[in-house]
Amino acid sequence: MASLDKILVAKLKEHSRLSGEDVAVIRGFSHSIRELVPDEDFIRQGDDPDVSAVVISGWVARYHLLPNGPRQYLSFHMAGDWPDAQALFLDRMDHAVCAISAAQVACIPHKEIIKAFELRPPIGFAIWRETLIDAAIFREAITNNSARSKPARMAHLFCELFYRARAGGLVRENELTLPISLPQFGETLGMAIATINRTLSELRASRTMDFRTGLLTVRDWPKLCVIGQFDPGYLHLKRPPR
Amino acid sequence: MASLDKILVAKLKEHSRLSGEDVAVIRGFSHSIRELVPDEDFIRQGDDPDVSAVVISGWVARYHLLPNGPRQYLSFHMAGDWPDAQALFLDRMDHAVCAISAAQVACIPHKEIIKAFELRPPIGFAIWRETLIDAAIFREAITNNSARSKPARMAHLFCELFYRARAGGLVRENELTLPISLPQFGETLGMAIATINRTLSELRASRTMDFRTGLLTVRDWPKLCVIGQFDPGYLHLKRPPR
DNA sequence: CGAGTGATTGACTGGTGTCAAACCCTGTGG
DNA sequence: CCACAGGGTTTGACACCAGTCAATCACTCG
Repeated sequence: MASLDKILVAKLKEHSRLSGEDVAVIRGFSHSIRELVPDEDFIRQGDDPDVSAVVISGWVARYHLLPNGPRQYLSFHMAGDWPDAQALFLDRMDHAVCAISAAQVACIPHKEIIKAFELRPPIGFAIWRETLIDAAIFREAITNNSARSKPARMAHLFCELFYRARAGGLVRENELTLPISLPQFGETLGMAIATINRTLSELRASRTMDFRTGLLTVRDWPKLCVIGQFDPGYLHLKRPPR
Repeated sequence: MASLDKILVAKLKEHSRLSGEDVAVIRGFSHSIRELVPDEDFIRQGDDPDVSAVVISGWVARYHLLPNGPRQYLSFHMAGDWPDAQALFLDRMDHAVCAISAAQVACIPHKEIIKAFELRPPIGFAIWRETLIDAAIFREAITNNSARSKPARMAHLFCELFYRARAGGLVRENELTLPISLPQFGETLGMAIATINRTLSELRASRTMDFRTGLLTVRDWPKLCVIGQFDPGYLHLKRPPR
Protein backbone atom coordinates (compact mmCIF):
# COMPACT_ATOMS: atom_id res chain seq x y z
CA MET A 1 0.00 0.00 0.00
CA ALA A 2 1.39 3.37 -1.00
CA SER A 3 1.96 5.76 1.87
CA LEU A 4 1.11 9.43 2.04
CA ASP A 5 4.57 10.84 2.61
CA LYS A 6 6.19 9.17 -0.41
CA ILE A 7 3.41 10.12 -2.80
CA LEU A 8 3.10 13.66 -1.55
CA VAL A 9 6.81 14.45 -1.51
CA ALA A 10 7.24 12.95 -4.98
CA LYS A 11 4.41 15.07 -6.30
CA LEU A 12 5.62 18.33 -4.79
CA LYS A 13 9.09 17.64 -6.16
CA GLU A 14 7.68 17.51 -9.67
CA HIS A 15 7.56 21.29 -9.50
CA SER A 16 9.30 22.47 -6.29
CA ARG A 17 12.60 22.10 -4.51
CA LEU A 18 12.38 20.86 -0.96
CA SER A 19 15.20 20.63 1.57
CA GLY A 20 15.75 17.63 3.80
CA GLU A 21 14.17 19.51 6.69
CA ASP A 22 11.14 20.38 4.59
CA VAL A 23 10.69 16.74 3.64
CA ALA A 24 11.00 15.70 7.25
CA VAL A 25 8.22 18.05 8.30
CA ILE A 26 5.98 16.80 5.50
CA ARG A 27 6.66 13.20 6.43
CA GLY A 28 5.57 14.06 9.94
CA PHE A 29 2.08 15.16 8.92
CA SER A 30 -0.47 13.23 10.95
CA HIS A 31 -3.34 11.96 8.84
CA SER A 32 -6.08 9.41 8.52
CA ILE A 33 -6.90 7.37 5.43
CA ARG A 34 -10.40 7.44 4.04
CA GLU A 35 -11.70 4.82 1.61
CA LEU A 36 -14.16 5.99 -1.02
CA VAL A 37 -16.51 4.12 -3.30
CA PRO A 38 -17.20 5.30 -6.86
CA ASP A 39 -19.38 8.41 -7.02
CA GLU A 40 -19.02 9.09 -3.31
CA ASP A 41 -18.77 12.78 -2.44
CA PHE A 42 -16.20 13.57 0.17
CA ILE A 43 -16.54 17.33 0.04
CA ARG A 44 -19.76 19.08 -0.80
CA GLN A 45 -20.44 22.54 -2.10
CA GLY A 46 -20.83 24.82 0.94
CA ASP A 47 -18.71 22.70 3.28
CA ASP A 48 -16.02 24.30 5.41
CA PRO A 49 -13.60 21.41 5.93
CA ASP A 50 -10.90 21.46 8.60
CA VAL A 51 -8.88 18.70 7.00
CA SER A 52 -7.27 18.62 3.60
CA ALA A 53 -7.26 15.55 1.38
CA VAL A 54 -4.42 14.15 -0.70
CA VAL A 55 -5.27 11.42 -3.19
CA ILE A 56 -3.44 8.17 -2.42
CA SER A 57 -4.99 5.92 -5.05
CA GLY A 58 -7.81 6.00 -7.58
CA TRP A 59 -9.32 9.03 -9.22
CA VAL A 60 -11.37 11.92 -7.85
CA ALA A 61 -13.07 14.83 -9.57
CA ARG A 62 -14.17 18.33 -8.71
CA TYR A 63 -17.49 19.59 -9.96
CA HIS A 64 -20.02 22.37 -9.79
CA LEU A 65 -23.59 21.45 -9.08
CA LEU A 66 -25.92 23.35 -11.39
CA PRO A 67 -29.32 24.61 -10.22
CA ASN A 68 -31.20 22.36 -12.64
CA GLY A 69 -29.48 19.20 -11.46
CA PRO A 70 -26.62 18.28 -13.81
CA ARG A 71 -22.96 18.71 -13.01
CA GLN A 72 -20.06 20.52 -14.56
CA TYR A 73 -16.86 18.62 -13.93
CA LEU A 74 -13.93 20.98 -13.42
CA SER A 75 -10.88 18.75 -13.06
CA PHE A 76 -9.75 15.21 -12.43
CA HIS A 77 -7.18 14.18 -9.87
CA MET A 78 -4.92 11.19 -9.39
CA ALA A 79 -2.49 9.92 -6.74
CA GLY A 80 -0.48 12.76 -5.21
CA ASP A 81 -2.93 15.47 -6.19
CA TRP A 82 -4.36 17.80 -3.62
CA PRO A 83 -7.84 18.53 -4.90
CA ASP A 84 -9.01 20.71 -2.03
CA ALA A 85 -5.85 22.59 -1.15
CA GLN A 86 -7.67 25.85 -1.73
CA ALA A 87 -9.91 25.13 1.26
CA LEU A 88 -6.90 25.98 3.42
CA PHE A 89 -7.65 29.65 2.92
CA LEU A 90 -11.20 29.82 1.62
CA ASP A 91 -14.00 29.27 4.06
CA ARG A 92 -16.77 27.75 2.03
CA MET A 93 -16.26 25.24 -0.76
CA ASP A 94 -17.60 26.67 -4.00
CA HIS A 95 -17.57 23.21 -5.59
CA ALA A 96 -17.73 19.57 -4.57
CA VAL A 97 -15.18 16.77 -4.76
CA CYS A 98 -16.15 13.16 -5.41
CA ALA A 99 -14.48 9.87 -6.14
CA ILE A 100 -15.01 8.63 -9.68
CA SER A 101 -13.50 5.22 -8.97
CA ALA A 102 -12.76 3.42 -5.76
CA ALA A 103 -10.19 5.69 -4.15
CA GLN A 104 -8.19 6.39 -1.03
CA VAL A 105 -7.51 9.85 0.28
CA ALA A 106 -5.33 10.94 3.20
CA CYS A 107 -6.87 13.62 5.38
CA ILE A 108 -4.44 16.05 7.03
CA PRO A 109 -5.64 18.62 9.59
CA HIS A 110 -5.47 22.18 8.29
CA LYS A 111 -3.90 23.40 11.52
CA GLU A 112 -0.95 21.14 11.06
CA ILE A 113 -0.35 22.33 7.51
CA ILE A 114 -0.59 26.00 8.43
CA LYS A 115 1.83 25.44 11.27
CA ALA A 116 4.27 23.91 8.80
CA PHE A 117 4.04 27.03 6.63
CA GLU A 118 5.05 29.25 9.50
CA LEU A 119 7.84 26.91 10.52
CA ARG A 120 9.17 26.37 7.01
CA PRO A 121 7.96 28.82 4.35
CA PRO A 122 9.26 26.68 1.44
CA ILE A 123 6.61 24.09 2.27
CA GLY A 124 3.98 26.77 1.96
CA PHE A 125 5.47 27.92 -1.31
CA ALA A 126 5.41 24.38 -2.69
CA ILE A 127 1.77 23.88 -1.81
CA TRP A 128 0.95 27.37 -3.03
CA ARG A 129 2.61 26.43 -6.30
CA GLU A 130 0.45 23.32 -6.38
CA THR A 131 -2.67 25.49 -6.16
CA LEU A 132 -1.28 27.80 -8.84
CA ILE A 133 -0.80 24.89 -11.23
CA ASP A 134 -4.39 23.96 -10.46
CA ALA A 135 -5.41 27.43 -11.56
CA ALA A 136 -3.38 27.07 -14.77
CA ILE A 137 -5.23 23.84 -15.49
CA PHE A 138 -8.53 25.65 -14.98
CA ARG A 139 -7.47 28.40 -17.35
CA GLU A 140 -6.62 25.83 -19.96
CA ALA A 141 -10.03 24.25 -19.45
CA ILE A 142 -11.71 27.58 -20.15
CA THR A 143 -9.84 27.84 -23.43
CA ASN A 144 -10.43 24.20 -24.21
CA ASN A 145 -14.18 24.31 -23.73
CA SER A 146 -14.62 27.73 -25.33
CA ALA A 147 -12.26 28.04 -28.25
CA ARG A 148 -11.36 24.61 -29.58
CA SER A 149 -13.25 22.33 -31.96
CA LYS A 150 -14.98 19.33 -30.44
CA PRO A 151 -12.34 16.79 -31.49
CA ALA A 152 -9.52 19.08 -30.30
CA ARG A 153 -11.33 19.57 -27.02
CA MET A 154 -11.55 15.88 -26.35
CA ALA A 155 -8.02 15.14 -27.56
CA HIS A 156 -6.65 17.89 -25.34
CA LEU A 157 -8.30 16.43 -22.27
CA PHE A 158 -6.86 13.01 -23.05
CA CYS A 159 -3.42 14.58 -23.59
CA GLU A 160 -3.51 16.43 -20.30
CA LEU A 161 -4.63 13.47 -18.24
CA PHE A 162 -2.18 11.17 -19.94
CA TYR A 163 0.71 13.58 -19.51
CA ARG A 164 -0.01 14.24 -15.85
CA ALA A 165 -0.49 10.55 -15.15
CA ARG A 166 2.76 9.71 -16.91
CA ALA A 167 4.59 12.28 -14.78
CA GLY A 168 3.09 10.58 -11.73
CA GLY A 169 4.15 7.12 -12.90
CA LEU A 170 0.65 5.83 -13.54
CA VAL A 171 1.15 4.95 -17.20
CA ARG A 172 2.31 1.50 -18.27
CA GLU A 173 2.79 0.54 -21.91
CA ASN A 174 1.00 3.67 -23.10
CA GLU A 175 -2.05 2.58 -21.18
CA LEU A 176 -3.81 4.51 -18.46
CA THR A 177 -6.72 3.43 -16.31
CA LEU A 178 -9.19 6.27 -16.68
CA PRO A 179 -12.55 5.46 -15.12
CA ILE A 180 -14.52 8.27 -16.74
CA SER A 181 -17.84 7.49 -18.42
CA LEU A 182 -19.11 9.16 -21.59
CA PRO A 183 -21.80 11.09 -19.71
CA GLN A 184 -19.05 12.37 -17.44
CA PHE A 185 -16.97 13.44 -20.43
CA GLY A 186 -20.05 15.26 -21.62
CA GLU A 187 -20.34 17.11 -18.34
CA THR A 188 -16.65 17.95 -18.52
CA LEU A 189 -16.34 19.18 -22.07
CA GLY A 190 -19.74 20.82 -22.43
CA MET A 191 -20.92 18.41 -25.12
CA ALA A 192 -23.99 16.20 -25.45
CA ILE A 193 -23.40 12.47 -24.97
CA ALA A 194 -24.20 11.70 -28.58
CA THR A 195 -21.58 14.18 -29.71
CA ILE A 196 -19.09 12.80 -27.22
CA ASN A 197 -19.54 9.37 -28.67
CA ARG A 198 -19.32 10.49 -32.28
CA THR A 199 -16.23 12.58 -31.55
CA LEU A 200 -14.67 9.63 -29.76
CA SER A 201 -15.22 7.42 -32.81
CA GLU A 202 -13.59 10.10 -34.89
CA LEU A 203 -10.54 10.14 -32.64
CA ARG A 204 -10.37 6.36 -32.69
CA ALA A 205 -10.49 6.52 -36.47
CA SER A 206 -7.45 8.81 -36.44
CA ARG A 207 -5.51 5.88 -34.92
CA THR A 208 -3.94 8.18 -32.35
CA MET A 209 -5.69 6.75 -29.32
CA ASP A 210 -8.28 4.34 -28.09
CA PHE A 211 -10.62 4.51 -25.15
CA ARG A 212 -12.76 1.61 -24.00
CA THR A 213 -14.23 0.68 -20.64
CA GLY A 214 -12.13 3.07 -18.64
CA LEU A 215 -8.84 2.32 -20.37
CA LEU A 216 -7.05 5.00 -22.37
CA THR A 217 -4.47 3.76 -24.86
CA VAL A 218 -2.28 6.25 -26.65
CA ARG A 219 -1.07 4.99 -30.04
CA ASP A 220 0.43 8.12 -31.60
CA TRP A 221 1.32 10.67 -28.94
CA PRO A 222 2.75 13.41 -31.21
CA LYS A 223 -0.23 13.30 -33.53
CA LEU A 224 -2.67 13.29 -30.63
CA CYS A 225 -0.96 16.42 -29.28
CA VAL A 226 -1.37 18.11 -32.64
CA ILE A 227 -5.06 17.26 -32.81
CA GLY A 228 -5.56 18.55 -29.25
CA GLN A 229 -3.25 21.58 -29.67
CA PHE A 230 -1.61 20.31 -26.50
CA ASP A 231 1.41 22.15 -25.12
CA PRO A 232 2.26 20.98 -21.59
CA GLY A 233 3.92 24.23 -20.55
CA TYR A 234 0.91 25.24 -18.47
CA LEU A 235 1.41 22.23 -16.21
CA HIS A 236 4.67 23.79 -14.99
CA LEU A 237 6.41 20.50 -14.31
CA LYS A 238 10.15 20.72 -13.73
CA ARG A 239 11.10 17.53 -15.51
CA PRO A 240 8.85 16.35 -18.31
CA PRO A 241 7.92 12.66 -18.03
CA ARG A 242 10.03 10.11 -19.95
CA MET B 1 -4.25 60.03 -8.09
CA ALA B 2 -4.92 56.82 -6.23
CA SER B 3 -1.92 55.28 -4.54
CA LEU B 4 -0.87 51.68 -4.48
CA ASP B 5 -0.94 51.08 -0.75
CA LYS B 6 -4.51 52.28 -0.21
CA ILE B 7 -5.91 50.32 -3.13
CA LEU B 8 -4.01 47.16 -2.35
CA VAL B 9 -4.75 47.09 1.36
CA ALA B 10 -8.42 47.81 0.71
CA LYS B 11 -8.60 44.95 -1.76
CA LEU B 12 -6.88 42.42 0.45
CA LYS B 13 -9.15 43.41 3.31
CA GLU B 14 -12.16 42.45 1.21
CA HIS B 15 -11.31 38.85 2.02
CA SER B 16 -8.48 38.77 4.60
CA ARG B 17 -7.68 40.16 8.04
CA LEU B 18 -4.47 42.12 8.27
CA SER B 19 -2.81 43.44 11.41
CA GLY B 20 -1.38 46.92 11.69
CA GLU B 21 2.12 45.50 11.21
CA ASP B 22 1.03 43.63 8.10
CA VAL B 23 -0.43 46.79 6.65
CA ALA B 24 2.75 48.70 7.47
CA VAL B 25 4.87 46.18 5.56
CA ILE B 26 2.53 46.31 2.56
CA ARG B 27 2.60 50.11 2.59
CA GLY B 28 6.37 49.90 2.46
CA PHE B 29 6.48 47.96 -0.82
CA SER B 30 8.67 49.81 -3.27
CA HIS B 31 7.19 50.02 -6.72
CA SER B 32 7.09 51.88 -9.99
CA ILE B 33 4.00 52.98 -11.88
CA ARG B 34 3.57 51.98 -15.49
CA GLU B 35 1.11 53.67 -17.83
CA LEU B 36 -0.57 51.51 -20.44
CA VAL B 37 -2.49 52.34 -23.58
CA PRO B 38 -5.50 50.28 -24.70
CA ASP B 39 -4.54 46.87 -26.08
CA GLU B 40 -0.97 47.11 -24.81
CA ASP B 41 0.46 43.84 -23.55
CA PHE B 42 2.44 44.16 -20.37
CA ILE B 43 3.09 40.48 -19.85
CA ARG B 44 3.42 38.00 -22.70
CA GLN B 45 2.97 34.26 -22.79
CA GLY B 46 6.37 32.73 -22.02
CA ASP B 47 7.69 35.67 -20.01
CA ASP B 48 9.32 35.13 -16.63
CA PRO B 49 8.69 38.44 -14.90
CA ASP B 50 10.55 39.50 -11.78
CA VAL B 51 8.04 42.14 -10.81
CA SER B 52 4.38 41.72 -10.00
CA ALA B 53 1.71 44.16 -11.17
CA VAL B 54 -1.22 45.53 -9.21
CA VAL B 55 -3.88 47.41 -11.16
CA ILE B 56 -4.18 51.03 -10.02
CA SER B 57 -6.71 52.29 -12.55
CA GLY B 58 -8.40 51.13 -15.74
CA TRP B 59 -9.02 47.56 -16.81
CA VAL B 60 -6.69 44.76 -17.82
CA ALA B 61 -7.36 41.26 -19.10
CA ARG B 62 -5.62 37.91 -19.17
CA TYR B 63 -5.77 35.81 -22.30
CA HIS B 64 -4.47 32.74 -24.03
CA LEU B 65 -3.06 33.14 -27.49
CA LEU B 66 -4.32 30.35 -29.76
CA PRO B 67 -2.15 28.82 -32.46
CA ASN B 68 -4.39 30.06 -35.26
CA GLY B 69 -4.27 33.68 -34.09
CA PRO B 70 -7.37 34.52 -32.09
CA ARG B 71 -7.46 34.96 -28.34
CA GLN B 72 -9.33 33.40 -25.49
CA TYR B 73 -9.88 35.94 -22.72
CA LEU B 74 -9.70 34.34 -19.31
CA SER B 75 -10.51 37.10 -16.85
CA PHE B 76 -10.84 40.84 -16.45
CA HIS B 77 -9.25 42.88 -13.72
CA MET B 78 -9.88 46.26 -12.17
CA ALA B 79 -8.22 48.53 -9.60
CA GLY B 80 -6.76 46.55 -6.72
CA ASP B 81 -6.58 43.27 -8.62
CA TRP B 82 -3.36 41.36 -8.91
CA PRO B 83 -3.58 39.74 -12.31
CA ASP B 84 -0.15 38.12 -12.34
CA ALA B 85 0.23 37.09 -8.72
CA GLN B 86 0.74 33.50 -9.82
CA ALA B 87 4.01 34.47 -11.48
CA LEU B 88 5.46 34.72 -7.98
CA PHE B 89 5.84 30.94 -7.96
CA LEU B 90 5.52 29.84 -11.57
CA ASP B 91 8.45 30.44 -13.86
CA ARG B 92 6.92 30.91 -17.27
CA MET B 93 3.70 32.76 -17.92
CA ASP B 94 1.21 30.41 -19.53
CA HIS B 95 -0.93 33.35 -20.61
CA ALA B 96 -0.58 37.03 -21.41
CA VAL B 97 -1.92 40.13 -19.69
CA CYS B 98 -2.94 43.26 -21.58
CA ALA B 99 -4.66 46.55 -20.89
CA ILE B 100 -8.11 46.82 -22.42
CA SER B 101 -8.44 50.52 -21.62
CA ALA B 102 -5.90 53.12 -20.67
CA ALA B 103 -4.61 51.79 -17.37
CA GLN B 104 -2.00 52.20 -14.66
CA VAL B 105 -0.29 49.30 -12.94
CA ALA B 106 2.13 49.32 -10.02
CA CYS B 107 5.09 46.99 -10.40
CA ILE B 108 6.47 45.48 -7.19
CA PRO B 109 9.68 43.40 -7.22
CA HIS B 110 9.04 39.72 -6.51
CA LYS B 111 11.93 39.59 -4.07
CA GLU B 112 10.34 42.18 -1.88
CA ILE B 113 7.03 40.33 -1.76
CA ILE B 114 8.64 36.99 -0.96
CA LYS B 115 10.63 38.62 1.81
CA ALA B 116 7.39 39.95 3.25
CA PHE B 117 5.95 36.42 3.32
CA GLU B 118 8.85 35.17 5.37
CA LEU B 119 8.69 38.14 7.70
CA ARG B 120 4.90 38.11 8.12
CA PRO B 121 3.14 34.92 7.00
CA PRO B 122 -0.34 36.53 7.14
CA ILE B 123 0.65 38.71 4.19
CA GLY B 124 1.49 35.59 2.24
CA PHE B 125 -1.78 34.01 3.26
CA ALA B 126 -3.73 37.07 2.09
CA ILE B 127 -2.06 37.09 -1.30
CA TRP B 128 -2.39 33.32 -1.52
CA ARG B 129 -6.08 33.76 -0.85
CA GLU B 130 -6.18 36.32 -3.63
CA THR B 131 -4.80 33.72 -6.05
CA LEU B 132 -7.28 31.15 -4.76
CA ILE B 133 -10.18 33.49 -5.47
CA ASP B 134 -8.73 33.88 -8.93
CA ALA B 135 -8.89 30.14 -9.33
CA ALA B 136 -12.51 30.11 -8.15
CA ILE B 137 -13.32 32.69 -10.79
CA PHE B 138 -11.69 30.47 -13.41
CA ARG B 139 -13.71 27.49 -12.25
CA GLU B 140 -16.87 29.52 -12.57
CA ALA B 141 -15.80 30.52 -16.08
CA ILE B 142 -15.45 26.87 -17.05
CA THR B 143 -18.99 26.22 -15.91
CA ASN B 144 -20.25 29.42 -17.46
CA ASN B 145 -18.84 28.73 -20.90
CA SER B 146 -19.63 25.03 -20.87
CA ALA B 147 -22.94 24.47 -19.16
CA ARG B 148 -25.04 27.62 -19.36
CA SER B 149 -27.26 28.92 -22.15
CA LYS B 150 -25.91 31.82 -24.17
CA PRO B 151 -28.05 34.47 -22.45
CA ALA B 152 -27.20 33.06 -19.02
CA ARG B 153 -23.53 33.02 -19.95
CA MET B 154 -23.50 36.65 -20.87
CA ALA B 155 -25.67 37.73 -17.93
CA HIS B 156 -23.40 35.85 -15.54
CA LEU B 157 -20.33 37.67 -16.82
CA PHE B 158 -22.07 41.02 -16.38
CA CYS B 159 -23.15 40.02 -12.88
CA GLU B 160 -19.67 38.98 -11.85
CA LEU B 161 -17.97 42.09 -13.18
CA PHE B 162 -20.61 44.34 -11.72
CA TYR B 163 -20.50 42.67 -8.34
CA ARG B 164 -16.71 42.74 -8.12
CA ALA B 165 -16.60 46.35 -9.28
CA ARG B 166 -19.23 47.34 -6.75
CA ALA B 167 -17.21 45.71 -3.98
CA GLY B 168 -14.25 47.74 -5.17
CA GLY B 169 -16.25 50.96 -5.18
CA LEU B 170 -16.21 51.43 -8.95
CA VAL B 171 -19.98 51.52 -9.42
CA ARG B 172 -21.91 54.80 -9.33
CA GLU B 173 -25.66 54.96 -9.82
CA ASN B 174 -25.78 51.38 -11.07
CA GLU B 175 -23.39 52.29 -13.83
CA LEU B 176 -20.01 50.77 -14.51
CA THR B 177 -17.43 51.78 -17.07
CA LEU B 178 -16.65 48.54 -18.86
CA PRO B 179 -14.47 49.07 -21.92
CA ILE B 180 -15.02 45.63 -23.48
CA SER B 181 -15.94 45.38 -27.16
CA LEU B 182 -18.32 42.83 -28.63
CA PRO B 183 -15.54 40.94 -30.37
CA GLN B 184 -13.80 40.72 -26.99
CA PHE B 185 -16.96 39.38 -25.39
CA GLY B 186 -17.00 36.81 -28.14
CA GLU B 187 -13.47 35.73 -27.32
CA THR B 188 -14.42 35.58 -23.65
CA LEU B 189 -17.65 33.62 -23.80
CA GLY B 190 -16.84 31.38 -26.74
CA MET B 191 -19.55 32.81 -28.96
CA ALA B 192 -19.50 34.30 -32.45
CA ILE B 193 -19.86 38.08 -32.65
CA ALA B 194 -23.23 37.84 -34.33
CA THR B 195 -24.50 35.68 -31.48
CA ILE B 196 -23.01 38.04 -28.93
CA ASN B 197 -24.93 40.91 -30.43
CA ARG B 198 -28.21 39.02 -30.71
CA THR B 199 -27.88 37.77 -27.14
CA LEU B 200 -27.11 41.27 -25.97
CA SER B 201 -30.29 42.60 -27.63
CA GLU B 202 -32.18 39.84 -25.89
CA LEU B 203 -30.79 40.88 -22.52
CA ARG B 204 -31.57 44.51 -23.25
CA ALA B 205 -35.11 43.48 -24.10
CA SER B 206 -35.42 41.85 -20.68
CA ARG B 207 -34.99 45.35 -19.21
CA THR B 208 -32.53 44.03 -16.63
CA MET B 209 -29.47 45.78 -18.01
CA ASP B 210 -28.08 47.89 -20.78
CA PHE B 211 -24.69 48.00 -22.37
CA ARG B 212 -23.57 50.64 -24.81
CA THR B 213 -20.19 52.04 -25.74
CA GLY B 214 -18.37 50.61 -22.77
CA LEU B 215 -20.97 51.52 -20.17
CA LEU B 216 -22.83 48.82 -18.28
CA THR B 217 -26.08 49.90 -16.62
CA VAL B 218 -27.87 47.48 -14.34
CA ARG B 219 -31.61 48.12 -14.16
CA ASP B 220 -32.92 45.04 -12.34
CA TRP B 221 -30.16 43.38 -10.36
CA PRO B 222 -32.16 40.52 -8.83
CA LYS B 223 -33.64 39.54 -12.17
CA LEU B 224 -30.27 39.76 -13.90
CA CYS B 225 -28.86 37.40 -11.27
CA VAL B 226 -31.64 34.94 -11.96
CA ILE B 227 -31.02 35.03 -15.71
CA GLY B 228 -27.29 34.53 -15.14
CA GLN B 229 -27.70 31.95 -12.36
CA PHE B 230 -25.34 34.20 -10.42
CA ASP B 231 -24.46 33.30 -6.84
CA PRO B 232 -21.52 35.40 -5.58
CA GLY B 233 -20.36 32.81 -3.05
CA TYR B 234 -17.45 31.78 -5.24
CA LEU B 235 -15.96 35.28 -5.00
CA HIS B 236 -15.35 34.66 -1.30
CA LEU B 237 -15.74 38.28 -0.25
CA LYS B 238 -16.10 38.90 3.47
CA ARG B 239 -18.62 41.68 3.26
CA PRO B 240 -20.92 41.74 0.25
CA PRO B 241 -21.16 45.16 -1.40
CA ARG B 242 -24.12 47.37 -0.44
C1' DC C 1 -33.73 -12.46 -13.98
C1' DG C 2 -35.17 -7.67 -13.99
C1' DA C 3 -33.53 -2.88 -13.21
C1' DG C 4 -30.38 0.51 -14.07
C1' DT C 5 -26.56 2.56 -16.32
C1' DG C 6 -23.58 3.09 -20.07
C1' DA C 7 -22.49 2.73 -25.14
C1' DT C 8 -23.87 3.20 -29.73
C1' DT C 9 -26.47 4.67 -33.68
C1' DG C 10 -30.14 6.97 -36.41
C1' DA C 11 -33.49 10.70 -37.48
C1' DC C 12 -34.76 15.27 -37.04
C1' DT C 13 -34.59 20.08 -36.06
C1' DG C 14 -33.16 24.41 -34.22
C1' DG C 15 -29.46 27.08 -32.84
C1' DT C 16 -25.32 29.09 -33.98
C1' DG C 17 -21.44 29.95 -36.86
C1' DT C 18 -20.12 31.92 -41.29
C1' DC C 19 -20.55 35.30 -44.69
C1' DA C 20 -21.98 39.64 -46.17
C1' DA C 21 -23.56 44.32 -46.20
C1' DA C 22 -24.65 48.67 -44.20
C1' DC C 23 -24.08 52.12 -40.71
C1' DC C 24 -21.78 54.78 -37.15
C1' DC C 25 -17.94 56.79 -35.03
C1' DT C 26 -13.16 58.20 -34.49
C1' DG C 27 -8.82 59.58 -35.92
C1' DT C 28 -5.76 60.84 -39.64
C1' DG C 29 -3.93 63.10 -43.48
C1' DG C 30 -4.49 65.75 -47.53
C1' DC D 1 -12.40 71.26 -43.42
C1' DC D 2 -13.34 67.24 -45.76
C1' DA D 3 -12.30 62.52 -47.44
C1' DC D 4 -11.00 58.31 -46.25
C1' DA D 5 -9.69 54.24 -43.59
C1' DG D 6 -10.46 51.23 -39.92
C1' DG D 7 -12.78 49.31 -36.25
C1' DG D 8 -17.05 48.43 -33.83
C1' DT D 9 -22.01 47.57 -34.13
C1' DT D 10 -26.11 45.83 -36.17
C1' DT D 11 -28.87 43.03 -39.17
C1' DG D 12 -30.02 39.50 -42.65
C1' DA D 13 -29.45 35.06 -45.29
C1' DC D 14 -28.03 30.51 -45.22
C1' DA D 15 -26.02 26.09 -44.23
C1' DC D 16 -24.61 22.77 -41.10
C1' DC D 17 -23.16 21.25 -36.75
C1' DA D 18 -24.68 19.45 -32.69
C1' DG D 19 -28.37 18.96 -29.31
C1' DT D 20 -32.66 16.36 -28.43
C1' DC D 21 -35.21 12.29 -28.73
C1' DA D 22 -35.53 7.55 -29.38
C1' DA D 23 -34.28 2.74 -29.89
C1' DT D 24 -31.14 -1.04 -29.25
C1' DC D 25 -27.55 -3.62 -27.17
C1' DA D 26 -24.16 -4.74 -23.52
C1' DC D 27 -23.01 -5.09 -18.94
C1' DT D 28 -23.28 -5.00 -13.87
C1' DC D 29 -25.60 -5.46 -9.73
C1' DG D 30 -29.11 -6.65 -6.66
